[in-house]
Amino acid sequence: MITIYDIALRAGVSSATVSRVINGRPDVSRKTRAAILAIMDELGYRPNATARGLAMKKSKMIGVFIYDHLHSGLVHPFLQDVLSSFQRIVGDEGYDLLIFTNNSKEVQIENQYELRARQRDVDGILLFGIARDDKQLDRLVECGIPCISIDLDLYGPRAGYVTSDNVAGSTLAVQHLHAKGHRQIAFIADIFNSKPGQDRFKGFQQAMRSLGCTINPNWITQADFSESGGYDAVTKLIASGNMPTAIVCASDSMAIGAKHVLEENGFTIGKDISIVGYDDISALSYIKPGITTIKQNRMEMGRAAAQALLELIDNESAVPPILFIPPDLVMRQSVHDLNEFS
Amino acid sequence: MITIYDIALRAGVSSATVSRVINGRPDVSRKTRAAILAIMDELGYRPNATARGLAMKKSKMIGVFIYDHLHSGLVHPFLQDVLSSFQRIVGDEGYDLLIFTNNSKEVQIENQYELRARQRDVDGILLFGIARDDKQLDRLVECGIPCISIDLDLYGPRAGYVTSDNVAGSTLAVQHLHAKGHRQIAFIADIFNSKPGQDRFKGFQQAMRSLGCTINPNWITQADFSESGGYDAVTKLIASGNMPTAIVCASDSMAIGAKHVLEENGFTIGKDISIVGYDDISALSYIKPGITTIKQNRMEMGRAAAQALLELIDNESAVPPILFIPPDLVMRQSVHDLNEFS
DNA sequence: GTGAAAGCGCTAACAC
DNA sequence: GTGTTAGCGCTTTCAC
Repeated sequence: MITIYDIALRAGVSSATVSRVINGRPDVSRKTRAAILAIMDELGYRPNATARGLAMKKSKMIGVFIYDHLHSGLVHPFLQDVLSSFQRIVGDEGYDLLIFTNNSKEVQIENQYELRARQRDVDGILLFGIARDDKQLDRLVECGIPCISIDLDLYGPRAGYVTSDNVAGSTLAVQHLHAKGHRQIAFIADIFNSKPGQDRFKGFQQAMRSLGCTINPNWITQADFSESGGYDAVTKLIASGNMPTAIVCASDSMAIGAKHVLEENGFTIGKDISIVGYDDISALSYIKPGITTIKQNRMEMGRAAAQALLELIDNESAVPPILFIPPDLVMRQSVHDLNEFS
Repeated sequence: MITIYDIALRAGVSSATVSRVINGRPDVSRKTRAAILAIMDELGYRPNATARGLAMKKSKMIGVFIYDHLHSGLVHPFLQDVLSSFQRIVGDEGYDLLIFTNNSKEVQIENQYELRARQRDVDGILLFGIARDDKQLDRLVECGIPCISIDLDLYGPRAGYVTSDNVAGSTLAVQHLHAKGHRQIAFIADIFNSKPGQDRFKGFQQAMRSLGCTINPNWITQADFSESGGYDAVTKLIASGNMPTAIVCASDSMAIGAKHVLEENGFTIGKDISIVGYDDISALSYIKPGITTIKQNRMEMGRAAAQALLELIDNESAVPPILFIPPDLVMRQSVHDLNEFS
């Protein structure tokens, strides 16, 4: 391994001077700087991050905790997109990502987050898919390491979060339907009462009210976010004999299930009945006719999280932000324009 | 920060003894070990990984290079599954993952992989989605850092790879069709000639030959792995007026496209014509009737990569393996059993 | 502008 | 069994 001393020797200077050059300090003469730079280049020198970390107590690494539960229909499918844009932003500032792994052998002691973050000297932390009732969070949040989480409300002196604006999302859905002439709208909610699920329902209610539409309690159902859940929910709706003109689903999977029953019962999607999903999962692009849906702005979430975290790291007195990222309406063919007949 | 000296002081021993305890050395008396352990526990002490890394020249980190190109229909969708099982295995051995970010500001100099790996002192490297014509690979492979890549043939004194056995995959598809009485089988190949694409075609050819089926050149087409590619390819097939009894597609997207044209032309999938896809993308589970496909064993790929890498790290003289992970046949409803009528 | 030297937290001979 | 000490590669005062 080639060190700072090798460079110093070749350049006929001390290691301190080389260090100054590495760190772009101004107090080095043009000549020596140029000479040192040339030698570093020639030898393909790279400062060792570990040694630097020890000396500076900074690692130029962002620690990432991902709670890797399968079947987390909501957050999991987006990890890749969010992380990809996050990585791009922090990468430009010289940070690499340290993904903390779960050691299944080790006892799950408390304060795991804080201890492991300290152990690796990470400069900041990104939390992803962490459950809100996680006991270990408290100490992490209070320990002073800059911290941003995705879709989890995290409050602390140096901790904030970014989330997709789920209220705005279903508002979009309702407004779109309303503009197309729909007034009788059903909603299939999340039976688990997850935060995003709650917010999506909240947005539906608010939007309906502010547009002057009455909410028919019989048209509010709950399902388990899955295809079969949506299938069953709409089965009951059909059995009730009292159909709305449109159905907003809290997830695309449920929308797909809804579509299946409806078609089996002779409804033509986008004509006899309208559907709006939520998430724009990849499967949706393969389904005919296309289902209109609400798409979370995943890239933007990653970008926002990265910038917020960088700000917290760079600026000791930055106030931790709470960021709501507005989603987009993706129009396909599942919404019928009732105005055509008015 | 609480250090080894704090522990030593409290325990009335030297830092060396504490270090011995940390590293589980046998040459410490039961009494002092217990005392030290108790104090470490009480103070919530965690050895600093950076300092350790500097002293031992090992970081207990696996470096991960992911080439994050969008539209890489083949490798990208599996990253999460593969990485998730990889992480679990190496995590149990105390390794965390260091994801190298792409600094868009920095000039893309040569040997980037090696330099960055050295800079961070990673103990081993996982490559994912890296293009095989990447110039920087050569030096990395020769520099002696243990290295395993996914779906990229990497050869070196300490470098091997794991890949899904694509030849075996399409062999599975053909054997299944053959068992169901099919002899006239078409194949939609990858127009880009990617390695997986080539192998899938190769497996098709071999299987057909060894089962004594003749390959009709008119039934071999190429498409761009996409839905529309499959659509167009089968459109031509139909236009030719000479239909096979089954179609094997080198990707699920193409299979879905094929299904669409076929249905539009009055064919009933799984009755008039049979289809087999490849990959088992998530969208497939939403499509009716279900398309039979070949599923890569993603978890197993991650597991195998992890174990191979750990072996290379632990055992100086381990020979770098090349591992083919056999995929599975996922049976749905798109294959017709011709034997029912014989 | 540049150098000498101490120190970051830990490991690993080598002594006793 | 345990302590002493010299690094690991870099940064950073403090002199000059």
